[in-house]
Amino acid sequence: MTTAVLNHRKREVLEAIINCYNRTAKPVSSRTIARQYGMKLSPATIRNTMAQLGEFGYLSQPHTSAGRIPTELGYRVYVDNMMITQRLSDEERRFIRQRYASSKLDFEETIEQTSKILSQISHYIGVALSPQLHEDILRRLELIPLDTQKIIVVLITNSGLVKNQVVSIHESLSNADIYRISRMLNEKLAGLSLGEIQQISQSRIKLKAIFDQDLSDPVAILTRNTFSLDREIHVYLDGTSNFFGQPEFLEVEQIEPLFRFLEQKDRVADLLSPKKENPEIQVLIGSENRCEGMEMCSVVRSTFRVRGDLLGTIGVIGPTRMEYSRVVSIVRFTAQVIGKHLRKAL
Amino acid sequence: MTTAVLNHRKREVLEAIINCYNRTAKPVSSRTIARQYGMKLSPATIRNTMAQLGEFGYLSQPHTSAGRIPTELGYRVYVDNMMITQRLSDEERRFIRQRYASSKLDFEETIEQTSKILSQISHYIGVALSPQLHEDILRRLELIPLDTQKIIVVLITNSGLVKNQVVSIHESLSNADIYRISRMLNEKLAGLSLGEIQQISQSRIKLKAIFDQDLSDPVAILTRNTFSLDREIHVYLDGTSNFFGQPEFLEVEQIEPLFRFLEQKDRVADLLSPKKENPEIQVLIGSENRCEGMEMCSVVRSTFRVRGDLLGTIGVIGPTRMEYSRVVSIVRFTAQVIGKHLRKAL
DNA sequence: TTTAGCACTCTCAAGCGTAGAGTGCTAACA
DNA sequence: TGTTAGCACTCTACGCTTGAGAGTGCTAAA
Repeated sequence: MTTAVLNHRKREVLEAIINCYNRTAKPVSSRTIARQYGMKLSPATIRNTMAQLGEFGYLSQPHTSAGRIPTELGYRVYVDNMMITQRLSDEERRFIRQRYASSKLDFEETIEQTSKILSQISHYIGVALSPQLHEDILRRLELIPLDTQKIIVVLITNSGLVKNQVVSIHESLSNADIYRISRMLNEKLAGLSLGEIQQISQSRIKLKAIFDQDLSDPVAILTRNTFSLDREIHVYLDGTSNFFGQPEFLEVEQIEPLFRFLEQKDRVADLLSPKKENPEIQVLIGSENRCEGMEMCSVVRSTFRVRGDLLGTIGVIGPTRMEYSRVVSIVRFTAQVIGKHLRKAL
Repeated sequence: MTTAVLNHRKREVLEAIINCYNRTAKPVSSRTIARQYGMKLSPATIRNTMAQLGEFGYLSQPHTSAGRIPTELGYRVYVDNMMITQRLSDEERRFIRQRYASSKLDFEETIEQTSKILSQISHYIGVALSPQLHEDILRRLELIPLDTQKIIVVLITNSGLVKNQVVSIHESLSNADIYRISRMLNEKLAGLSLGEIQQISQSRIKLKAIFDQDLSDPVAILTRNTFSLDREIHVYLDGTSNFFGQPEFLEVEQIEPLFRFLEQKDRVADLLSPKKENPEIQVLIGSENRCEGMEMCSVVRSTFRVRGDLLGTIGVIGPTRMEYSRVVSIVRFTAQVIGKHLRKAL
């Protein structure tokens, strides 16, 4: 469908219907719009306009003699061309800033906080993903012997992340051994991304190439086990019960698939993860998100960065009938603040 | 109400009603029981028995001409006196063991796995709490300088937990300083519980008493910030959407309060946390758990231990109409296995 | 002590009719 | 040509009634 050019009136009517439907979740009648319009036009005229918007596919009717509701396409046009994202109120900005200021500098905790903040201020579902580690650069690692058979590996990355991992080895190492291994690992691996290191550590050949020698077993085990941090993306969700208040989710049949989806954390992570083309803020409307259970929902997502390295993703999940402009402002601002906050930890 | 002594028939009828109601979630009629009884008694006789059980408060009727459903008191009597906890099937035991065997030895990850395992095998909600750190004994700590202003503190406890924390200090320390501080902290604090250390670190006087000297600021900051691990209890929930299948939660009005409750992780933690009197397994039925939103649910909880130190709590949340005997077996067995699994990490 | 019989109660689903909301169309109007 | 009033039509939502079915409590007999 080619994008139809909308004249002034059509735009106004579409916007009015979207606004009204956002508030009531009920089909909007021509009379409602006419009244809201300031009595300049009669319901009959509005009806004509609505019929045209219906032909474009921007509006639909639940049944012949009902009012109109915006279609996904209607929302898409609104979001892309008509929406004005207003600045968040000073109060809201203060709220968000304060919540971060009073939280610890810990990475995971900050992410978890973010999902809470997003849900509390948007009244929808707040989502925050812990950083994808693949692109993060290893700054340094430290080995701490735990006992003769176990070593704690502490990873420190450029983005300020500190992770530890207990690795079991099968032969006991002297302190001198450990010191030597530690120096070697740092020398060869620091500066590489964790993703690169993971690839290297999974291949004996690559390991040999990097280290200029056949590695002793302990070192191979150490690297292999330490850098298999693959599925470590944590997904923090908050505000799921906000959906119970939404009129279109009053029936269990509607809310059940959504909750079933939300429980599959890996799918939620996929949904939120940014795609190739990467504008600051992305909005996925209704079935655009291609997730079973999310048909009646939309996603507003953004990434936040620290020092320019790609780091994490945040977003809000709400009903398709969502206050897009408000939510976009919230997500954008929060992404800025979380970035600043985490930079302090560096 | 004094506990009425039940004769053989009353026990059998109560048990039959509980079993039947567990399966159907519908009021159980006298005829149903009579049939199930093997035709030895007529419905009329069963009705008399049911009337008596009703007088004891063990059964109730939704309305005059409906069948009976067990009351909370009825379930209590059943759980305390009549329930036979059968051994889990070999298949189920294997399933649980395998899931642990194939997971990493990481502490948090094991706990998270546990909630999933519990929900998958019980078909209710699985809950697992990460250990309360207060009683855990500090084995050792290591300091890793991150830059001139920040130090990573790595804590190693007796139960195998490894935690790291970035602490900012306001003056820069030489490597020799750090080594000295590290030795001092280990000498004085290793062997104490994290709870004790937290108390000490919050009082300048106690700090002075322990260390025999006025501490330099960096050390005080280090201890204070490292051991404020207070609200670090993580709550892992899985299988919440299993409740959508339950007949008594078909209406949003019933499921909403439950989900609102489950979103308050701190309350869920309180609910699961073991009380003073501490039998191996505890069962809280319906309103016994005193949680808004949990009126129609029961909790089966247990603690798991590693090396005798109190560690974590696991449990299952299901509808009051729950297969108590099965769930008790599941929780008991899982608590054993998780304990063994974590002991490997030591 | 147990049981058959019976009157009584309550739920649930189906069918029916009405009020109300909202549309589309047509014809008149500016 | 764009706008509007009027009107017939459609669909929903709600309340009312009705009848079938399930299950009980009570009584009197076995």
